[in-house]
Amino acid sequence: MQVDEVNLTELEGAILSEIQHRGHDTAFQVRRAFQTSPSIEWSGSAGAVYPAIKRLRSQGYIQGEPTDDGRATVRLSLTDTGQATLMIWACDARRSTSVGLDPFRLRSGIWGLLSPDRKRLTLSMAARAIEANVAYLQQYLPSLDKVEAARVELSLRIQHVRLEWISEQLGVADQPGTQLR
Amino acid sequence: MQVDEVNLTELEGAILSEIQHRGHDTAFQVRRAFQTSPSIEWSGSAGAVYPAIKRLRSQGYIQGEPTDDGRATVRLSLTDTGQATLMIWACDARRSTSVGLDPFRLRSGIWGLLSPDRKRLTLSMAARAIEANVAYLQQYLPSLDKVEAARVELSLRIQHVRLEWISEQLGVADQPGTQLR
DNA sequence: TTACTCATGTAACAAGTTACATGATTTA
DNA sequence: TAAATCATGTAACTTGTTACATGAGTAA
Repeated sequence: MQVDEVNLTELEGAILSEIQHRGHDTAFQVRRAFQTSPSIEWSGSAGAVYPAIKRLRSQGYIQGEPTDDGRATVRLSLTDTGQATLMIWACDARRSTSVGLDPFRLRSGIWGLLSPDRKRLTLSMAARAIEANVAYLQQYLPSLDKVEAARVELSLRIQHVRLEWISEQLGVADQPGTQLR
Repeated sequence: MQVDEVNLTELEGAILSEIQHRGHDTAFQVRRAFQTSPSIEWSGSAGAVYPAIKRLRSQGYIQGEPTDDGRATVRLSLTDTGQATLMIWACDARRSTSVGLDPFRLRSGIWGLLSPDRKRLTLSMAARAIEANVAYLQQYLPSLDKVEAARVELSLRIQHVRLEWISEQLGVADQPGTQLR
């Protein structure tokens, strides 16, 4: 029997990823990584992270050793089982290839019901927001390690697809000077 | 003062979209639309849809008139406020342009930590799953109205970006005969 | 010593999930 | 009339959110 699926939530998988990828982390460092990462969407809220880490520890995926900083800080690392589980989670093709919840795609159909003027305005504003996000991501990119860089690179490609789609919808795809890329 | 944000959940926005786009729907038809749509990711579970519709009715976004089929069936349509609210939700650039929760992107960084062999295997399996999904979506495409077609078209482009990225990772981008597209 | 940041955690709440209960109508 | 499907809804649970409580270390 071969196990190729495992029931970790996406957040639990992301937590294991973060700890594995840094080697070790305290719970607070995991939180801060989520709060500051340009490519991870969770808020890194204490009410999500601490209970998730508790679950992962009680399931034997994470082990913790106390530190000597005088606080209750615990240095977390993955057990062998945790590493194996993380990889099963990461390699689950059924889950990784699903298109996911995409707020842009969800709204794209509705934009077709707008008046031409309002549609043009909406898509222009969306394009400006995307361009701002692209600039923000590009500024981060050089400072990132390869794990984060892969995620940001894919974010940039998604945003590029959206910009191209908007440009086609606005009917300016064939006007020189407004070409994307 | 101009209102350009509104606190509907993504599911609530999707429910308003569905009713507006068909003209009217019963709660059951909304559920079935979610269950069968190739582009919407929710399960269409009764425990999510019925309470969400109740909320939307109590907030005055949806109105219902009884039908004469002898059941408790109610024909739902959007109020004027509901239509305005839907459009505010749809045009919210901050939300529509966020990259969203993408299971592929989340895992992409971790795949870089795999052994070359396992990475190759994982990416190949992912590519096969994506190709199957692309075939499935393409088969649906001709039968869809323009609202659903826009969403499916964007799904196809996302999947294409993933296939291209995988192909680059596998280092076969320059081998003739294995080109994607 | 006051304020800020580091650090862990809980409480109340929000909004999904699956599974079940209920009953009407249609089809075999 | 038995089974399948249509249709609505609730219950228990899961897992996120924000806001708060608590306390140690550090810098003004």
